[in-house]
Amino acid sequence: MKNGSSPVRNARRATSVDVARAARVSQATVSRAFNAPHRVNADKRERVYESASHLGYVPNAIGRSLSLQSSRIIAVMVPAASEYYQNALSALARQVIPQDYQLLLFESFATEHLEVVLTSVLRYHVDGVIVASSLVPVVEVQPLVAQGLPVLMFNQEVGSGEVASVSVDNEGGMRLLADHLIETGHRSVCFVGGMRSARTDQARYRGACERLADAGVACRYLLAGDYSYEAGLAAAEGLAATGEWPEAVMAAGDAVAFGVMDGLRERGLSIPDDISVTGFDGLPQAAWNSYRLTTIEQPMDDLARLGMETLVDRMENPEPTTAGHQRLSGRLALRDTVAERR
Amino acid sequence: MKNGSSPVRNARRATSVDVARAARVSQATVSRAFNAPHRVNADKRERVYESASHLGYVPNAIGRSLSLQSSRIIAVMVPAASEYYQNALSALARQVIPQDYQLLLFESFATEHLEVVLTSVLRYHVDGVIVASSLVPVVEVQPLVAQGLPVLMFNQEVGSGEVASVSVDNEGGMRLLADHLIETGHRSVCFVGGMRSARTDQARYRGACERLADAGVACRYLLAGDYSYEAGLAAAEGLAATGEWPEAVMAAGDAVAFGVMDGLRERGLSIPDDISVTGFDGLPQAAWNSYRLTTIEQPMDDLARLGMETLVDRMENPEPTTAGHQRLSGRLALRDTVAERR
DNA sequence: ACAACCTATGAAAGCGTATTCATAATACGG
DNA sequence: CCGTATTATGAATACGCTTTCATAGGTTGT
Repeated sequence: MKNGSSPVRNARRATSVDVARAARVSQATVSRAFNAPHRVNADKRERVYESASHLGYVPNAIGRSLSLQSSRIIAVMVPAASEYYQNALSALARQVIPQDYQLLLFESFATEHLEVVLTSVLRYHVDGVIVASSLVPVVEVQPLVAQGLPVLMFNQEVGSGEVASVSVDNEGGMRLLADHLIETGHRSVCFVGGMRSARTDQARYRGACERLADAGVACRYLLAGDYSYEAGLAAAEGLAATGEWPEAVMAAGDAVAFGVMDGLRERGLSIPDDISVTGFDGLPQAAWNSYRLTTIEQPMDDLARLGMETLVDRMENPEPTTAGHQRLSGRLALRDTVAERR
Repeated sequence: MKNGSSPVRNARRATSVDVARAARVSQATVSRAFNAPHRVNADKRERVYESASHLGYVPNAIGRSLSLQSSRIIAVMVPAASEYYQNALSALARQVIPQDYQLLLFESFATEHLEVVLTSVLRYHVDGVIVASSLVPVVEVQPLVAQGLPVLMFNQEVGSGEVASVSVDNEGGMRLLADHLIETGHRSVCFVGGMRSARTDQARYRGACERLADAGVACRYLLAGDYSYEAGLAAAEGLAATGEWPEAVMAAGDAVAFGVMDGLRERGLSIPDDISVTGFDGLPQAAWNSYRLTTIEQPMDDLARLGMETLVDRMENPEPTTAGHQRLSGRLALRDTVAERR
């Protein structure tokens, strides 16, 4: 045992052996009293419970994990600074409680350290991994898959059957928005993408593009750089630099849309009278009065529930019963940032 | 071993015994090669590393924890849906990496289940606990303290020396804002509180009140209900109902301030021309163009670093060297929601 | 050259739990 | 009333690791 860093403070926490001694039964009986009560006589069971509560005994999950070869811990890799993924994490955390698992957090923003993070995940012998990050491509998590770890990609579509994934229907959602813009008579739009590399970005652009092209609406692509407000602000500046305004801006994410809106307003443009703006994701702020953004709302709770169920299924059954990728439809939230053009 | 839920999928993960066999050394030597390399001859060490990487061996943290009586895991209880605490969590997650600890997440919104959550924390034999939630009073975590677990209250001042805590200087920050309002000539203000029960709320109100009273400025209290945008919106409605507008509104939190601003604007008021508004916390949105909120910015990264250092100190040293409560000053961010009244 | 010391290493114990295996005790059917 | 099935229980083992203890081999000092 390492010397300096061991917690010397209090008396040792009570163990099942202590409880066994106090209740004058064997340690095995204590274990059974907690995990299979019906296999223990009522009188002894009561004695065990009494001794346990008297000693303040709480079963040690570490010992349990070692014995069971299963930690009931799920690792979640998430860029903790991103608003979207914060909400995702929140939804996942709520889902995990009824399933009686715990989430071990791995900040995955610094993708340079990905090696280290993955090793760390392996180290803790988690039962499963949720990768909630558009920055971590599926090939990077192969080391985990190779070790037989069930992996769920959250908000990323994955082709292979080995890795499970759930996401909103990005392409379909964007089609909904595009249709709405077409119906309301827009003749030119600019798609403001987040990051070229993000799979979601590509799908969203594809969805928008196809539909607009079919309707003969001009669509150009502008790269914001990432999915932040600041990037949206910069995109508005880039838009201004070109000298001609499109009739609508389709942002790849709500945060970008907020930046675009504020950037345009700063330049004296009125939304939606001068330019329509759409978003994607359904962040809480999209409903705020200052924005009232027309956007696609991701069904976060459903995604989290479905994702957890899928992962748990794969953790508990050798033969997974769920499909590789599962896609949920987003809801078109019509608010006040798209106007009729006639 | 439980039957249905054990992961049967792949071949067993390699253990130190496997590596030992492959490298033709004892298991103890493998352990030493990884934890005290200088205590192993160079040739054997190399053999161990080679066998390890060949077998894809990663030390099992569970076994290690059991042996070391220390899991290098920190539990963090956090209301995952709150914007402020999401940012706090993010900052803590970044701090934890250099310290080589991991965060085990416990959603603490549903305070009814607090019992269950605390037991769960105990179960995992974490080395320390961070309570980041204004809804969990310090008395509630006594069960943890009683077991000798180092506890850090994040964003909550604690009197007792047993429990460590870090927070921004709520009272001082609010005084800064009050002074600013006084200097700019405001003669009446309304403080919009979040929750009566929150300690931070009380401190902030006290800070505002004192200063305003000294300057002879009228200050009334309006309860929003919680720290959300919606509560702010409702507060604006409540304000309108009274029929007379104060010259300034001091919101107990930024989110509330955004709601108040949008609520006031909805009623045709201009900010800051008709009413000044201040916030507290320094959420990212406070810098957005639509709000440009004058507020107190919490030094999140410093708080997280200090908090982690304090907790780690208490985890690793029987005799903590740090004071009970540590308070950091917030920065007055002067933006565009306060006007001169002359 | 011999005692006194290091150093490198393996064997073994221990961390807390779940489970298998053996055994004793009980119930049951005829 | 005896043989068999069932149930309750304890002893022992395994899970993967770190660390202590013992030992063999090597080094240094005189």
